Amino acid sequence: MNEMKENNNISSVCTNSMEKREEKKELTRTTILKRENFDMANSSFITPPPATTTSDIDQMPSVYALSTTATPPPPLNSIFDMMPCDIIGGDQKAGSLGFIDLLDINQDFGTAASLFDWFAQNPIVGSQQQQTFVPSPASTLPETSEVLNNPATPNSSASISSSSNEAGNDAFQQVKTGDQEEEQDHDKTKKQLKPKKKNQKRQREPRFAFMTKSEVDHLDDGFRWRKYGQKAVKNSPYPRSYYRCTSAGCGVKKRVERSSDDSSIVVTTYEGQHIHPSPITPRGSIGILTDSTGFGAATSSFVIPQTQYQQHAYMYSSSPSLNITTSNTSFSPTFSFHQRRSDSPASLLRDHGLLQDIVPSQMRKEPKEE
DNA sequence: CGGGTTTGACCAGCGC
DNA sequence: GCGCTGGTCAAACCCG
Repeated sequence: MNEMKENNNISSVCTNSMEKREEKKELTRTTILKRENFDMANSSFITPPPATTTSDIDQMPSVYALSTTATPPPPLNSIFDMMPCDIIGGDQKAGSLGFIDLLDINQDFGTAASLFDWFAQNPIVGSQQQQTFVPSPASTLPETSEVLNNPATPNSSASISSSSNEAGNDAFQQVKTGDQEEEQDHDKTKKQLKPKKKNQKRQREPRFAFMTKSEVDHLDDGFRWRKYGQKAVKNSPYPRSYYRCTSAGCGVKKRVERSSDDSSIVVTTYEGQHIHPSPITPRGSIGILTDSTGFGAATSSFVIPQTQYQQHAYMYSSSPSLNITTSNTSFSPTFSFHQRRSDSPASLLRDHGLLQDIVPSQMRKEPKEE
């Protein structure tokens, strides 16, 4: 009912000015990522996923990975590839980039373990670091390639926009100071009770977005969330929901929206870091555990089942709970994966309505030509 | 009754 | 300056 209302409202809000704005957004993305310079010719990065017997894999889309190093991501071989899509610097205006925009940088991580490994080995550096846009085997999976706006030019790396990146780094510095919560609360109260200082951009924590294919909007990631807002999304019939971690002092926020192009795809964006362990730690929880500081400890040591899913079985039952691990100048997103007993992780996940197929960015509107 | 959700209003930032 | 949009607040409401 409510959604229908919103549908009506939103569907009529497509104007030329919006399209112009979208164009500008696209320009921004291109500026930041310079993805047109990423190397498609570097065949070492283009490792096709190993053949599997699962039909899902046949439909597995290809995506791009955004790496900060020249190290290639692990080979692809997961059915349900998580697709962390972007890490956003701190000063990005929230409204200037929609979720789908954030997802423009798709990352290609073949397996959860691989993702962990890859992030552990390739921490994303906040600033002054060369970023390599790593193409995945799009050519091997043509059905999805058009979505990806494949870079066509053969330069292998490009530096990230320093302005946006340094702002992101600033945000991390704030995170590390421990004044974060205070700052956030202060900011919150200022927002409506007191006039906000002008000429002082609100600093945002780095964000991490990914898409999942799921029927449920709010995925169980082990943390408790309280919804504090819902907004209609421009050019989308689906509303965007805003969640905050309910743990005292934890300022982590999460936004959830459905893709306008594919209603089965849920786009989740995490912002901030949990300062507490997950209150819901299922038996046999594996993967990355937050330490007492709340910063995830990047690890990829998993107990791998002896099945054909050997390399990615736990990916299926993963609930990505994002932790941004920080060090002096770098951060790397990590995920907590909560194992659930399963013979067939994929089917179990479907049954439980948890994170399911992690899907590509098909929902993105085709990028505008430059 | 406590905690979570809904929803209208407000604010900030940006583009025109 | 105005309009648009994203983000947030908080009162009202719902539910166990």
